[in-house]
Formats: sequence, C-alpha cells, structure tokens
Amino acid sequence: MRVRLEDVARRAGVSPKTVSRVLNDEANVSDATRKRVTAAMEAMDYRPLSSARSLAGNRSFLVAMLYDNNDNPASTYLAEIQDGVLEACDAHRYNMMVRPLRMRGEDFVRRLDAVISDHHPDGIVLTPPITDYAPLLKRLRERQVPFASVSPVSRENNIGVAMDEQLAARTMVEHLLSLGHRRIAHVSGIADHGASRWRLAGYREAMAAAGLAEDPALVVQGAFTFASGVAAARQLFALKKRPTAVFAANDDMASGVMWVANERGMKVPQDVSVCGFDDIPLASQLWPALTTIRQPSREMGKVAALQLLEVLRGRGPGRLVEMPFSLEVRDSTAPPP
Amino acid sequence: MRVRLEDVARRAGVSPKTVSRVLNDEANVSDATRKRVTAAMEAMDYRPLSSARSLAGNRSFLVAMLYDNNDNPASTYLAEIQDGVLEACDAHRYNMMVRPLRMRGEDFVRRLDAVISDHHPDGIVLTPPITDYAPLLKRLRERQVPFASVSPVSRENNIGVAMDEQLAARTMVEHLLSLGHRRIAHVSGIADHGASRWRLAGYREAMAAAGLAEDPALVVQGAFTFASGVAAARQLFALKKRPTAVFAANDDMASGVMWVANERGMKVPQDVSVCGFDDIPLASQLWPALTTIRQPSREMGKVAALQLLEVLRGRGPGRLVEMPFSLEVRDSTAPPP
DNA sequence: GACACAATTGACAGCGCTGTCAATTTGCGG
DNA sequence: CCGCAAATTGACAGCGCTGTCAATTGTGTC
Repeated sequence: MRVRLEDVARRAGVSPKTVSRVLNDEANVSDATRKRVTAAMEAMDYRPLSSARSLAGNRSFLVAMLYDNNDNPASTYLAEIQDGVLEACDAHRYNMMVRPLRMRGEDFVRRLDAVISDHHPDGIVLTPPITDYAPLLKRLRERQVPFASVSPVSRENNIGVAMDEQLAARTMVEHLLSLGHRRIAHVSGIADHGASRWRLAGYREAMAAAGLAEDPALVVQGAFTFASGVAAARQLFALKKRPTAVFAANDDMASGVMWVANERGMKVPQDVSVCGFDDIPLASQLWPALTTIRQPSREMGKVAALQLLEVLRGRGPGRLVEMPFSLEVRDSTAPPP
Repeated sequence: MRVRLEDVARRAGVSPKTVSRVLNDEANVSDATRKRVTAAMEAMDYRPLSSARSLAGNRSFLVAMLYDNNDNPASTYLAEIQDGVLEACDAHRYNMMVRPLRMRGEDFVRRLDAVISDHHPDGIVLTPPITDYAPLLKRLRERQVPFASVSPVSRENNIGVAMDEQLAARTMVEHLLSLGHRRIAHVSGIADHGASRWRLAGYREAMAAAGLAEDPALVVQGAFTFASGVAAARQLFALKKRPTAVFAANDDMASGVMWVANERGMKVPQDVSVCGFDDIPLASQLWPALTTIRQPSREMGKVAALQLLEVLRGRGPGRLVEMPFSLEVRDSTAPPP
C-alpha cells in the first residue's frame, strides 16, 4: 500500500538506515549511494511519514508562530507575516502552526508551556508584541526551544528580523517638516510595545533636530486600533492650537484620524496632513491615499523563519537581519494651510 | 522525564490499553475506572505525544484549511475564517494547518494529492473559491478525506456552513430601491466564484421584482480587488446616464468605487450611493462608513470546522449550517440626488 | 444459585522511522 | 602491498501509543 522507507531501501539495495541518512541529508553517505537512494525515492514517490520520524527522532518538524490576539484581532499585518513564515517553512519541509497567545493574564507563561508540551514545536517564531516579554523568553531558553523574532525590541542575543523603525519614523516626520509643518502631532501605540517606543522616539528625534520643543498636548496615546485613532484625533482637533499634521504610529490609527478630520469637515491634506506607518492595503484604499512607511511584512516573516530554520537544521547560528523601509509619499500629506 | 501513558497506567493501577481508551473517550470503560484514570492523568499532568498516537492509530489529528492564494493575498476575510477554524480545532485538541493552493495551473489536483500524502490531514476545510472545483472534490472523495466547506455553491451532499447570499444581495438592493434609486449598478466578482453568482442573482432578482429592466451597461465585471473596483467605477461613471447607486460584490471593490467617486469630485452619498458586501473592518474605516452586508466570517469558519470535527470524531454526519446575515446601513447610502 | 451473555479489562505485537554502536570498506602513507 | 585511520554501511532495539483479540468480571434470567 504505502511506500515505506524499508521499501525504498530494498529497491536501492541498501539498509533502511542508509535511506534514513539520505532522507535527513546527513554526511557520510557516498555520492554513488546517495544518488541511487534518491533515484529510488523518486521512482517510488516515497513520502516519509512524519509521525514516525517524529516519534523515532524526537523532533516534530514543526514551527509555531506565536501572536498576541488580544490587541491584534485578525490583522492584515499578521496575515502577511504568517504568509512569509509559511513560505519559508514549506521550503524546508517544516510544518507551521499558528498559536494565538493572549498576553494578558498571569498564566501567560503557563499557556506557553502548554503549547510546548502539547505540540513540541522544534522552534518558535515570535511576533510583536510578544517578542520581548522577559518571563516568556526565559522559559523558552530553559526549555531549550530555539526561537526567532520579528521586530524584537532588544537586538542583543536575538535572531530574526528587524527594521530601523526609529529612523523610519524620523524620516516620516522629516518629510512633514520639509513640507513646512511645525505643529506636528503624534498618536502613539500601546506604550510597552517596541513599535510604539521606536516610532515615538523617531518623532522626538526629528522634532528636536529641527529645533522644535515638544508640546506634550501634541503627543496622544493610542492603542494601534482604528477606534483609538478616532479618540486621539478628537482630542487633538479640539485643541485651541490644532496641529497642522498628524503622524500616527500605524495605518489603522491614521485612518481613524482621517475619519475624524472628515467628520469635522476638515480637508486632508489641505487643512491637515495625516500619515501612518506599515503600509497595509488599507493605506492605498483610503481617500486621499495615505502617506506611510512601507514595511515589508511578508518578507520579514519569511526572513525571520529562515533564520530559525537555519538553527533548527544545524546550519548555523542565525542572525538578526535588518530590513529596509521606504517612505511612501501619497496624497494625505501636503504643505500646511 | 516525560510522563508516558504507561506511567499513568501504573499510577491508576490499570493497563496501558485502558488509559488509551479513556484518553480517546471510548465506550466500555466503567465509570469508576474512567474517573481513576482521569485523576491520574491530571495529577501527573500527562500530555499524550501526538506523533505516537498518530503512528499507532493511523490518524493525524490534523485539520488542513485550504485556500486559494491566487485571488486572496492575505485577505482579512480569510484571516477571520482561519481564526474561527482554529478555535474549533483547539476545542477538540486537533491541530490546524493552513495550506495555500493556487487554483490556476493543471497540476492543481496533483498539488492537493501532495498535501494529503505529505501531511495526512484527518479532514479538510475548504474556503471559497475552492469549495466547488469538481476534480478536487472527486479526489477528496476517492482518497476518503472528509471535508467541510465554507459557502459552497452546491448545497447538495456538502457539510459546512453557508449563508443565503442571494437573499442578502437582494436585501441590499431593496434597501437602495427603498431610498428611491432606480439606476443601480452592480460590480460583480470573479465570474466563476459562487459568491459572484449569488450576489449578481440577488441584484437581478431585486431589480426584476421592482419592475426594472436590466441595463447591461450597469453590470460590470470586477475581480474582488480594490483595483478592479476602481476600474469598474471609472467605466460606470463615464456613462452618459450614470448610476445613482453602485452595489459592489464586496467591500474592497466598494472602496475602489468610492475612491473613484472622490477622484471625480462626486460626493458619497449625496451624488452617488455606494455599498458593499462582507463587512470587513475596512468598511467602518472608510469615510463615509460603508453600508454593507455583515457576514460573520469568524463564526462561519468555526461552524464549518465543527461540522467537520463532528465527522472526524465519529459523532455524526455533520450538516450544512445556515448562518444569518445582517444589513448594516451606514453612511454611504442615501436617496438619489 | 447456575448459566448465558454482555461489559470490561488486559497481553501483545507492531505502526515507520532513527539512535547507537558495531562491522565493513575505502583511502593513504610507507 | 600492508597496516591503520577514516569513511561508509548495517543490525537492532525501541520511540509511545493503539489495534486485535483473548481473558476476566459483572448482569440478568429462570
């Protein structure tokens, strides 16, 4: 019925163990033998049974992608990362599973433990914001589960992928400054997310470099959601001295800002400029199209997974790869009125 | 080190086979024994090793969710379905894997075969548009892999979840009619998708019921993408006799229509009403907020998976569950000018 | 209270693969 | 050509669980 490793061995005239070695790409197999075995595998369309490989070899060929579904309900950003991770796993015949992991609650680490005990992933891909929660990282290290991160806060001792978000944010604010804006507001994200901190830092850096003192009223706390962008904008536009430009820490919040501008009859970008960060599809679908920072999410997921796979396959230590960003100037930013 | 089934058996004073029976929730175990075994499992925090269960029991505890990544790059709709499927699988301790499966190309069925041979999913959840491709369904039946579908075209012989999309579309058009619109355009989706056919049929049904002859110029073919909505709207708004309302077959296309309206200086809804279908988050983020049909995607994913799991667990035959829709009247529709 | 029958439990082999370690072959220096 | 180390190959057990089927215990009947 099913072709087993033993059948391949018989056909190639070698022992099962040798076929196993070829299957796992191990060293110390002569070229001639390897070729013969590979040919037999192909001829018989051999498909190794992963449960048997896992049981005997004590590994799962499984990569788990963890995400926080508390602040990220079905976000486009995560969907893109997932797509990239999946592509990388496929390329190396690893399976991928996605695991939501609510970050609130004390039993957070216990739930991580359960995931590991239940599924025994060979490695884990961490996505923001669970890239930097110390107890979690500690537990992963104790349990010796290799992991790679997408946009971790700390670059020390971490593999995966990162982007210079602070520089990106600074670049965005410099774009606004170059248009002539001086009263530039910032809607930040959830305070303890690395993304929020970097983007806020970039904003401050650019403002300071331009010799502008920070006006605390112009920095409003958001939560990366559309609704929080709406709330922040209501607050900003109620100011006596309104900002002429608003830089939101992500596109969803920027769309909330634009929504409120519309609501109040303010024209974007004539009356107020608005810009975001991430370049999710929404950014191009808004009117006017949103000026934002393009972050190659899909590629980042792929690269992070590849670093992890390098470790899992014993090919190297993996590294933290820096990805480029780009400023996408569209129609939501213009000189101040 | 690791707690095995055998360890639990020893502690409970029964044979391993009996523990196995309890683990698999089989009949013919006395209540007393079951209780004792369950207690031992809990006390020892026993975690069955799924690779061993799979190998010995010849099943994988895996549900694969298939989607077409050709026309659906990282869509919100799929992300929501996935979330629901995942929840259902978790509840029954099944694993979920997501598999993109490009529908173009001849080797489509061969690639499906590869997925089955490589991963041996116990069952499959099919998402639009791959719910009704005959060769694929045939192969699944040949291979005896149970499957459930989300919004299949054919309701015969299918389990999963469906919505009366035709009625929903008709309801939407009736909403436009009741506002006083008569020249109502429709931007349809990819022709051979069930969703396109139903939504178009609902449009026609409502128009006919209102005694309006169909104007072929008012029905434009789209492809479910923002760009195709833009293209369709350019065509519609170039007409001498422009429509006063446009019903797009999904929200992404509707946002394209609104974009073009903005581009041409037409006010929505004063100059033209626009509405969509699906109620993805985008719908509420647009200005004006989009009138649309709410489709409970997440819930639908969950329900479809539950039907499949009912079959996998030998609990019943599963059925095709009908989900309710709702018309979300927001700010993009109003009486004609 | 004995008997037939059903319900419950257990013994044992084996799922398909890989780790361990021993056996064999190959390559190389002298 | 021989001897030795390195490279290559194979034998075998066993990973943790479940299917099969036999043994045991419980239940109802007359």
